[in-house]
Amino acid sequence: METLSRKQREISDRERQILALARPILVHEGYQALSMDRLAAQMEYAKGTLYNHFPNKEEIVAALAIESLELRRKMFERASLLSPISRHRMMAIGCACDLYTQECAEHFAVEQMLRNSVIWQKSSEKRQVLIQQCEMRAMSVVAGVVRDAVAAGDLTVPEHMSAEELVFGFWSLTYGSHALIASSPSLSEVGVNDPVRSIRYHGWTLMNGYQWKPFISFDETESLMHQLGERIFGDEPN
Amino acid sequence: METLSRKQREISDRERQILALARPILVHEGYQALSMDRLAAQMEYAKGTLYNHFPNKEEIVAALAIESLELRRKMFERASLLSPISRHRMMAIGCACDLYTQECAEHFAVEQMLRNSVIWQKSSEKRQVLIQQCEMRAMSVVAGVVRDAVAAGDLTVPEHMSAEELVFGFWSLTYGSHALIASSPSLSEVGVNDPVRSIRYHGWTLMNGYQWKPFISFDETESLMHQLGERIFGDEPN
DNA sequence: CCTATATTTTGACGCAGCGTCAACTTTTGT
DNA sequence: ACAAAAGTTGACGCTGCGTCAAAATATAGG
Repeated sequence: METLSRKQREISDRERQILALARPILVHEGYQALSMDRLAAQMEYAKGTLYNHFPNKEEIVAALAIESLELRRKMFERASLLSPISRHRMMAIGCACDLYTQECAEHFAVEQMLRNSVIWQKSSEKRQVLIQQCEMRAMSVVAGVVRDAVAAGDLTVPEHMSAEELVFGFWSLTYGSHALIASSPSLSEVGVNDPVRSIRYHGWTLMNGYQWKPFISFDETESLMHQLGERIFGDEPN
Repeated sequence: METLSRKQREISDRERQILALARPILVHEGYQALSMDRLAAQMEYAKGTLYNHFPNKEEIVAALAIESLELRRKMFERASLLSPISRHRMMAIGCACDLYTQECAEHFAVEQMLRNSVIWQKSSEKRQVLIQQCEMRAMSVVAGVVRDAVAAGDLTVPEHMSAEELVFGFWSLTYGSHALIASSPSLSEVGVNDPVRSIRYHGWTLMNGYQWKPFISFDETESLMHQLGERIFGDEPN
């Protein structure tokens, strides 16, 4: 009984070992560089053993992506609790996005890979459901902030638009900018010198467009976001 | 001399043949499905001959992406000329984006592939420059509209922000939304039912945030954009 | 402790796809 | 007509994925 559980612990540990080993390869050398043979060699296990844990290479990437999505969701939740003022809470979430893509660039990179068809298609139903749930929970955190703002009278969501659709605008803005920053060959060549600051400004302007109260000047926004940012990685950086 | 040019025509025709054959495979069956062996077989040429035209598979994708970027740039240019009113011109460009991703979904899909590291890295310097130029020209069309708006007194670009950085906001918003629509597993599951309309609304709100004159109601915006859309594919749908 | 059964590990193997290159064919120039 | 240049070919080497029968190890009963 004891030996069984020891063996089983050994096996489940190995799953985390595989992921821990795979992540840096994936992040620093790209999807191509991650090969099952190489992974097996570095693990000092045979390739077949890897395939006992993951049915194919894509599942490994998907598993890593889930870890990353979880991290982002946690950051969102933390961020959304940093203030009682709805507009500040939304700003904190924006701040979390910035931090996530900058300080946890590896995680963002892995998340991006998941969006590239092949991996998504080949990953198991089970994991696809997990991923969707993760996205839904992140969305509901932000939509919750919007609903609270409406309830508090800070914001009016246009009729025929759901809270989620309002969130979708901010999501597109921040996601789009970070995706472009990561993938557009030399943004500065086309005249965009400080894309992150620009997007904070656009986000601020969009909030103003929706007349999200209380109004704050952009300078105040900047310093407030800086403060909020410091509090997002609180006790546990994980 | 005549035979030479016949031969040379034959060769340069083949390049277009390759691309024409590759595109549907790439679009409908994905990057994985596009193999050099298969392409050679369908071309009824030996694989080596393909490699006389393109040094590797990635270059073929890059070449296709350039065609797509060119199409988008042309649509932008057309769109930007449809009205004398700066705000309408910007709306027309937004409309061009929507049309591009919807009616020319294959092109958008190929463009997306280029953003996924591997292809970009392995494509030749020459093509990388071409791609950058294409992006720059598209950007300068839109930035031109912004500058005209400023000159006409319709718009004030915030100090410390360039026209390009202002464009970057709209670019992020539309690019982000289309990327999410294409890649996010079931947006409607998370509560976003009409993402395209939502983004048009967000774009409209962002313009209002920048007080881009003349103000138009959203309903007017919708019908105007519909009209503009019909005029973007004018004489030559290419 | 031994043996039978279940579980886990292994790595050689089949297969597919990329890119190469020496041999072969066609075109060009004289 | 012939030699040199240009173009074409497909077999080959290599890498990487995923499989599976055989070997190793663990579990359980006597």
